[in-house]
Amino acid sequence: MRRDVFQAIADPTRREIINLIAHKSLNLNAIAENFDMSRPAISQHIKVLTECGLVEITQQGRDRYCSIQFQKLAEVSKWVEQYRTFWTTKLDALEIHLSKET
Amino acid sequence: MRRDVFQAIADPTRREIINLIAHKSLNLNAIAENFDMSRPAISQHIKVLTECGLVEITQQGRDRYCSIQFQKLAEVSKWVEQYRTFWTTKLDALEIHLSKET
DNA sequence: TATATTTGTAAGCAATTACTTACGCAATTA
DNA sequence: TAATTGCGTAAGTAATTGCTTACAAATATA
Repeated sequence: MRRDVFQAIADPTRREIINLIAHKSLNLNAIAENFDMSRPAISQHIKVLTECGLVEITQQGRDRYCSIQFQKLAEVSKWVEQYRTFWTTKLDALEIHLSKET
Repeated sequence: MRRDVFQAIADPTRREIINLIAHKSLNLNAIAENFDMSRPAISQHIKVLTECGLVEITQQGRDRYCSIQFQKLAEVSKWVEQYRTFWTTKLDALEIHLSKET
């Protein structure tokens, strides 16, 4: 089974989970409250996120707090940023083009 | 059917296609040559990429040249970069911590 | 100790994905 | 005009995904 960051962030629910716990670690129930979907469904999404290293779980009594591992998000950043030169170059060219017109 | 950039880049073959045509527009067969997979399979991947706006096709005789639409990649960049402050803050904290140790 | 709370996991299911082969069509070349 | 080239698409298939309900286990509370 392929389990990488790109596949993990492909699902909109999982991106929302990431957004929720980016600011504050939450336990599973607290996360699930935000969705119109069963708790096991959220549990399975969390599993995908932990398996690819995007989320880490800290057990505290019966609660399991989920927090983001930002280094993993940096992997995505690194991939997309390698193309930044391409699109900024094009934008620069467009700006030059526009400035010549005025 | 959901068809967004995140879902499109989830597949490793599609990410490789993006990489191939980032530097130079290529027609479908030229792209397919790089993969150990049938031409229709590549055609279907290209379809996903065009449907979400990541790739644009320019017909030229019987060739169809594929080129990246970098603005779409910028969407991914924008999403991931919103979390940059979080991970850089953490790294800064780590650096401060390390510098105090020495 | 009995009960409530937080959670993981199994089984089942419909939809989607990532391929394949087979075909047809349009543009080029011989 | 006939053959070749570049391509899209349909149909079929096995695997995966994203859910559900049902259940069990462990911790906390009454």
